[in-house]
Amino acid sequence: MTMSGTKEYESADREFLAGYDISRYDRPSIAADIAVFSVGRKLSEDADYRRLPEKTLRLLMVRRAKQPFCGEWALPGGFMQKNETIQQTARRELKEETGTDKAYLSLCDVFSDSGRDPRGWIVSQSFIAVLNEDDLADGRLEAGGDAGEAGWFDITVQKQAEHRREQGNEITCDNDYELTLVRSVCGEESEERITLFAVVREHIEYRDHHEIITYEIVRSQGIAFDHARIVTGAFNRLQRMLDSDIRIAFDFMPEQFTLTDLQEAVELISGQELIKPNFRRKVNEYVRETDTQVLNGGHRPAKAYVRNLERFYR
Amino acid sequence: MTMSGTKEYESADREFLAGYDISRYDRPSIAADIAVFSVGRKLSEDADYRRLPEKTLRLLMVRRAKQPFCGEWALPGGFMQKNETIQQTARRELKEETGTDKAYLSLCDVFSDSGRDPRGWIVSQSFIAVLNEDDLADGRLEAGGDAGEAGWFDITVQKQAEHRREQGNEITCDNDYELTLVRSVCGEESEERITLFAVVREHIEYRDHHEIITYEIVRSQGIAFDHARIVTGAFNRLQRMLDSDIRIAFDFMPEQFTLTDLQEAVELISGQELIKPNFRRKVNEYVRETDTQVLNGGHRPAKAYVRNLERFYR
DNA sequence: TTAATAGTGTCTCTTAGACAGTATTGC
DNA sequence: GCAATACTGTCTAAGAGACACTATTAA
Repeated sequence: MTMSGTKEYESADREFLAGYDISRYDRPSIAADIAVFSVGRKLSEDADYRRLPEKTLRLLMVRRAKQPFCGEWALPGGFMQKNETIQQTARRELKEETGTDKAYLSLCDVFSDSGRDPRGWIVSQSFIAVLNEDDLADGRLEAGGDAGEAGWFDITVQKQAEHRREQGNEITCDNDYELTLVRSVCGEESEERITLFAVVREHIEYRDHHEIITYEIVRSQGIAFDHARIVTGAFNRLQRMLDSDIRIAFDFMPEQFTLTDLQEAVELISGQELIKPNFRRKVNEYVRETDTQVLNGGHRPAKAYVRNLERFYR
Repeated sequence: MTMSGTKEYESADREFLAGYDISRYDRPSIAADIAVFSVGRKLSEDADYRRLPEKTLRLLMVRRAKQPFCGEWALPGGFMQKNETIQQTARRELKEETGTDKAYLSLCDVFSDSGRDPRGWIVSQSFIAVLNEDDLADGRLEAGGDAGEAGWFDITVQKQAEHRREQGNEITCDNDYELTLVRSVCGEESEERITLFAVVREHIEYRDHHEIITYEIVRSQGIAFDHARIVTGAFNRLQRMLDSDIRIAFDFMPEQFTLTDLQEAVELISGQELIKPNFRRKVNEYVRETDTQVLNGGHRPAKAYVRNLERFYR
């Protein structure tokens, strides 16, 4: 890790620091909680030999093997340790849980309400991670450490009600999101279908031309801590990120991919259907055609594409 | 503040929590550091009665009255206290320093390298705040608490060198930014011209199609802690925010403003000149004309505009 | 009148959206 | 041939960029 680069301290500073005891102050713990997204195929039984398997947006969750919320599902994550940055914490936990660190990872939000964690004063730095099926496949989900069982859930976030109140100069807007997580049964015969559910309220307050946004849990079933709101916030942010730069979609793709794969990933995140020729025109600058063909069923094979690095690294 | 909404704990949880002592673990302190931006007029002496005063982008800094870095300039900020969120910390400190809380405020980044603060393990949550001249004017800069003197600095961030190395699958890119802060002499006769200066290196690493960005201080003159890199990161982010949504520019404006004012704010942040008719077309949906006229000198008076709230609150 | 800013009209070029049409595969 | 996906061409509408032009003010 790079040094922060603060310069050497002057003698007055040194003197002061000798008498400075940071442990006098009350301090929180910091945890990194990671919303790991990926795109997976749905194993549908109605096998039309022609039709491509349906895709789903998936989120990685970990079953808690410890108190509190023992048995419920939580985001992968853990506490920041001394001598690491919170980004390193997130990467470490991500690798422990997924077996790979080939993932997009970026800061998302901070949750620091007192009372959000029954164990005490714990601040959660949330991250968004995106990884592709291939890197996951060889890493496999190794239930490392105290993590217990880990598994992918099909995630849907639906905006329900929107309540808006205007009071003179102040506008308040409550958006309710229904978060549903359904366990993706990954080829295992255990036919148990785990469903987690939550309602999260996004509270937007406009005052003096400025907005304050908070997330509040209305209902949460089977999801540990306040992770339902962290997930909802992460999903909303992922949508906005995709909106402002389509390149995040490529992080869901392995080295080689078809343009249909890429388009489906975008559609899953944005929740909107796109018109193929327009989509292809849009991503054209970011991809390079290969000679490889991908045969997928009783229809014309697709060309495999790779990233056009020139356009990514700029 | 809204509750985090975690549900009531089961009995197993209660039992566990009774024996749980969070103080066993080593914990950091968390501070909120706020990059407060605004747009101000430059008091130029060459008084052409016609010409509008030049505008500058300004950043609020606080002279440290305490060790460490006593006498140097730092971002306004302070430690998170129990029973407040980090966002509340930021708002509290902002109000202490500027006298107003009518400001845009949003999370920017986290800096958590061990060694970034000589006092010990201190994590900095950085925020971006934007406020307008009018709210500042009546709030005035009240040097509250342990803050010492506070003042506005004209800020310029210039990208210098860009060093790029490709090594097989890995691409490394170092961007050097020159940060210059010049004290805006706010009508006072004290003609001392304080100049702070730093070089911050943005280190971008592309590996496995994913990027890791870190900021490192190469040189820092008169700026406390690692705040030079926090400022550089905040400025870069402000630019990107403006790029993806022009509405952030309105936070620099008071209730009423002219379109030229707004355009100048955008130009200052983006560093690019814009063509007037195109700019007006772009912001047209966000503004409403008023009857008020603004007389500014020996030229045609400008119409005052207000925000078209319909387009902001959506 | 002059030199400054305020504001409008319009031409062009680029981009986004929609749709029609062709190509290729396994059965 | 059929039904699925893969891929291309083109028309149209909307938006971005550039520039020329008019309007209004204080000295």
